[in-house]
Amino acid sequence: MPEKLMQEQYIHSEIEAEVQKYWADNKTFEVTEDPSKEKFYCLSMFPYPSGRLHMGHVRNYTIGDVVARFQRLQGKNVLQPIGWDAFGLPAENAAIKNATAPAPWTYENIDYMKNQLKMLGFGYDWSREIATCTPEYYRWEQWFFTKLYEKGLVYKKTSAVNWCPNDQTVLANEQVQDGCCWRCDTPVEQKEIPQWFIKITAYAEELLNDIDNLDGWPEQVKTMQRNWIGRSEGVEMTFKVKGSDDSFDIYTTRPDTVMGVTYVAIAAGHPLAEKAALTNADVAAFVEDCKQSGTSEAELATMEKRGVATGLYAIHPLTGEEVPVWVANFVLMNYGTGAVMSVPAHDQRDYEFAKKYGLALKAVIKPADGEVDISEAAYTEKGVLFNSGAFDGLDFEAAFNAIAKQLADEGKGKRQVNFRLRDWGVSRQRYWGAPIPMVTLADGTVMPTPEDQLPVILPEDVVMDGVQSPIKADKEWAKTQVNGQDALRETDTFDTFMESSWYYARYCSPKANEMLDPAKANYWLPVDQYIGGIEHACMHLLYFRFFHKLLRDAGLVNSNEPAKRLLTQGMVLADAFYYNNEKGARVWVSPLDVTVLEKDDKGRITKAVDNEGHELVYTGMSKMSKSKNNGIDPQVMVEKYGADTVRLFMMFASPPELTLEWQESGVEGALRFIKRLWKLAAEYSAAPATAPLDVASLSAEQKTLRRELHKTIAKVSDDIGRRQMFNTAVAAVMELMNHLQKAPLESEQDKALIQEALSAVVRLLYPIIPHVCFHLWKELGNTSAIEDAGWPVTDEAALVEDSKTVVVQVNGKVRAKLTVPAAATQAEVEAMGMAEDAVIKYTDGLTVRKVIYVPGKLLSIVAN
RNA sequence: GCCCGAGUGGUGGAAUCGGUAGACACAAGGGAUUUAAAAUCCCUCGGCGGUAACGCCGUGACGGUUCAAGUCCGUCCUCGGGUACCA
Repeated sequence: MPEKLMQEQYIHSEIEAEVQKYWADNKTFEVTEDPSKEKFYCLSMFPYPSGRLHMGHVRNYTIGDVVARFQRLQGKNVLQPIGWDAFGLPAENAAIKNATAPAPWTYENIDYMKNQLKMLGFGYDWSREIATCTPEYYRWEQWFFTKLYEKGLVYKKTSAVNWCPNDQTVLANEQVQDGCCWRCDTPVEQKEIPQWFIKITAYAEELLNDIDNLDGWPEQVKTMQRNWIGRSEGVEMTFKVKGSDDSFDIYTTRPDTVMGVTYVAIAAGHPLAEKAALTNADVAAFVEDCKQSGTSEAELATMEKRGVATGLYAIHPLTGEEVPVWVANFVLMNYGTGAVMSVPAHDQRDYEFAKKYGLALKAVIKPADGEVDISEAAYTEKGVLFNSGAFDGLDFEAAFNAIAKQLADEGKGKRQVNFRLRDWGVSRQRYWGAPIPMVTLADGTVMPTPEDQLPVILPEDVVMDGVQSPIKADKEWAKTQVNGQDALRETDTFDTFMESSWYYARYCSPKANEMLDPAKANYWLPVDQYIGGIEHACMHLLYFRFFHKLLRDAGLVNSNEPAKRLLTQGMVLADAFYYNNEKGARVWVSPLDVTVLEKDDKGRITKAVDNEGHELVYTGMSKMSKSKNNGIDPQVMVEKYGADTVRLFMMFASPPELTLEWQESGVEGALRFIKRLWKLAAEYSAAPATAPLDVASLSAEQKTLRRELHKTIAKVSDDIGRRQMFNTAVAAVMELMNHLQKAPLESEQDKALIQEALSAVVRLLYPIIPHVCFHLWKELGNTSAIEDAGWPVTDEAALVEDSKTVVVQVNGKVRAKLTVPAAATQAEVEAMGMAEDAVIKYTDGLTVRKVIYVPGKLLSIVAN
């Protein structure tokens, strides 16, 4: 029994601070390996410490916290860690802008954001916190890279980067805007520089095949990964260059069209193109021109398709015909062989290119039952060969086999499996990252940094000049001694995807004086639930899977995949408003500064004014962003409404995978609901039950209410545990609360029933609004903490219904509803249905042809 | 360009395996309470027609499968994510 009367008002600030202190003092969420308990590893993608938490973080971490607390109440040993993805480009930009260094900027952000996470009440094991920019973390990444090198999984090759010729610096794709440098607006060029690569393609087949075992991953993500890896079966063949010893390889997935080749196209970076450029000014100019662009796939794929003839001719490997060799900007050197065969009659891109440059077309495929028409467009379907000599009449598969065989027999080609996936380039010419642990000795030997010289420490006390990395600018930094020789360190740093590829494993033994402690890692891994944005579907989530296989093959973990279940959450949107200033430029105004709103009779915004009196244009909902100034600060919302309210709104407003629209009126609605729960608990605790619940003695109304309660327990358990539809879980509890509030609180059994219901509701909502539920759990007279309470159990007996509602359809339209005994047979329900006035009316004069009965639900009568 | 999603009342969304479209909220309107306001409580709330009973229409567009389609298939439109150096 509560010793004193419960406070009537819900005051979030008092409760939340008090409960958070309890969790911290009692180390409620610190865990160790316990073989006697089922483990559950719940992981949210760790944040980049950008300065302040944004709503996307809050959504991600609320979902994670709901799952973790739910599993905790299921009695599992739950690990929920957090850390910081602390290396990256924004720290360099901020350091330049604020005249500081990336390290202090980053550590200050971590401190600030850590407090914000605590304010939101997330149940993390803070003893496992890691920051990837510390040597204690990245030393093991450097060590592992040297092991990969020893295994032959690391190599160096030249590769193109975005180059600003004015700043003499490499630019990220993000720093290229409309083809120009974001700092100085100089047109960006491609530049080939030597870089380190990890052979992810050696694992392409396994990464692809194992997708089939990822039962707990969304189909959407699996499909994207399959397409990203892009396995194809085709034929590789060699074309000889007329009048020389040169030759080049091409790869095609359509060898059936090979008799229709009328030209071949090579990349500007192809050795043959470079050779032709030496003697052909047009080719030289074109090759140079092709460098005048960025390196992103979207840019390369959408630019105008252009080319130039090299004057060279290639010998068709089957016909011996001479076909012209063109250099084309759409052929990429870093994909495939850097050369393609062109069949304009059966490939739309080749078709347009041939039409543009007056190249020949030769149709060789036609539909099985007709003629082919290529007057308007290429015929790209698979069909039957013609115009193809000995191969005439063959279908795609037969032609594929016959042509592959002939090429192989003549030593001119072979069947080949290809992947779209490319090796992982991990070199970055930036400062704020883990130094790549490679050295070049005075004698030219390139080798990994010896283990006893690891970690290669990144100096933190630096000055950013805005252009060059401080460890490149300081010529002394690279100098070292290896094997008694002078040596130079690599000054490039790792791609930050390296750090985020193995942090999940480090959390299992965050302080180990080795990369990870296999016993601990194998207790916790694989991750049971991983949560993060869908934008990571291909890159991070593929590197993450790849690294796990590397860790496995190094004997550090014993599983094949890093995460059993994946949830990809949607973005957070908010209203966006702007006005045009005197210069006609758009000035975006924060939704929080919009003080006057007029709405039409449908509630749509028709007039908005900011607090300086500007009349605003309302542009609807868009992704919270700096550019539209529509970010809502989570901290402001937590201070105003409380963490529980913010969490409840986020979980209720939409299902986790869809976008979420931030609406403050919805937040107010969430607060109203918490107040209603509080009020009901206060009313009950003012006069609590003194007798136990006696199920057998309940009235019909009480039984109905109790059925609603147990239906809700079953639904919420399923919604959170299996479906991960937190919005419908909340809706179900709201519906139950609507019943409970209307229920009488007079007899002892009324009270006992409300006691049972409140005890369940508080635990059902605990994962979502833990502070308030922690508090109410005690108010309901429980002496132990809610974390140890266990999840409510559905009483199956309470769910049994005496009667059911059956819908009666005539020719697909609902015409009647029947209340039938739960045990009624089909014949009985049919008889009742046929006797309904509306059924008689709509079947009048017709013959019943068919009756379909879905037991206890639906009776469908077909008549004509 | 290519790959992957999404589109349902004024709004967010629900409908879980093809079986009553619109649960639960928000907004809006009306009422109660109040000196007044806030808060709270009650009622209405997809469209058209009808006093009503009820009828017809309705899930981005068009077509198809089915006794039955928001859900499955085909074509298209719009918006969003990714596109290998933002994380």
